[in-house]
Amino acid sequence: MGRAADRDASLELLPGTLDLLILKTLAVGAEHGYGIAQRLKALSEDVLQVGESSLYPALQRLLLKGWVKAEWGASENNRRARYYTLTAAGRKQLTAEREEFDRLILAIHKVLNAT
Amino acid sequence: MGRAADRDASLELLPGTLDLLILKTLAVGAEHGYGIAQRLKALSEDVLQVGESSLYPALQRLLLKGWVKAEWGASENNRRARYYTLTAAGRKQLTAEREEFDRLILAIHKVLNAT
DNA sequence: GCTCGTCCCATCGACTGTCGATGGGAGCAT
DNA sequence: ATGCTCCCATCGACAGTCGATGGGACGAGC
Repeated sequence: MGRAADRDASLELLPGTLDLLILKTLAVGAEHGYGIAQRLKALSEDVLQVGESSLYPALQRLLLKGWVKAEWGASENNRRARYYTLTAAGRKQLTAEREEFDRLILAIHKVLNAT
Repeated sequence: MGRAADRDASLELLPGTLDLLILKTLAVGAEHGYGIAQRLKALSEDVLQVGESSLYPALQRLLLKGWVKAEWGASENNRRARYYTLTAAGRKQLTAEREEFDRLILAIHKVLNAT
């Protein structure tokens, strides 16, 4: 069990990317905060470690902008949980942010691979 | 004339990436602040627009950490200019940041391309 | 029936990094 | 002499993330 898994831990993500990652995660299906953090960690193979103190402010933002909506319910473990769902506007936003992200990454790569 | 060239302008880069971009730019050869900004703009085909007010604080940082050194000289246009050069430590740092960056981008892509 | 671990919510304060606005000086062309 | 481009730099505002912190409710084991 004690795998090399828990390496040095603590990896910050590029600021400004969190919204995009959350939107993408929710595009798969409704999920609660705690679950979003886990999905991100799992999908990124432990590279992305999003703390809940980063997550909740971000979710508030997304709620305010109308990109996600929230409703209380029960989790699989029968606990009180707030499920977040992508709205139509959120889906559009996801596409837009994704394009913008790709655009930036491409530009950065051009610089990074220059002679 | 009014070409599609000067599109909407104003494109912010991923915060935290600026240091890396500067280091990379200087790896090509010594350059002064103004020149760095131009190189970045050119190499990225106008996508990356680094303002000087972002650049100079960053350069101060790099100086303080000993990753670059600076010396006054004259520019090609015969103007007073401060030339920044990568130090040995800076070169190591560039490699490290590059790896870290790739690592993060890879992780983010995993999330973004998930089902 | 208690206790403890896990799940799940949320806020606050500190800090870092970027940007817009601003200011200035020195060369060169008209 | 006027003004344009080059090149320096700082300051204040602002956004976004993180660490620390706190709490409630379920389920398992004693």
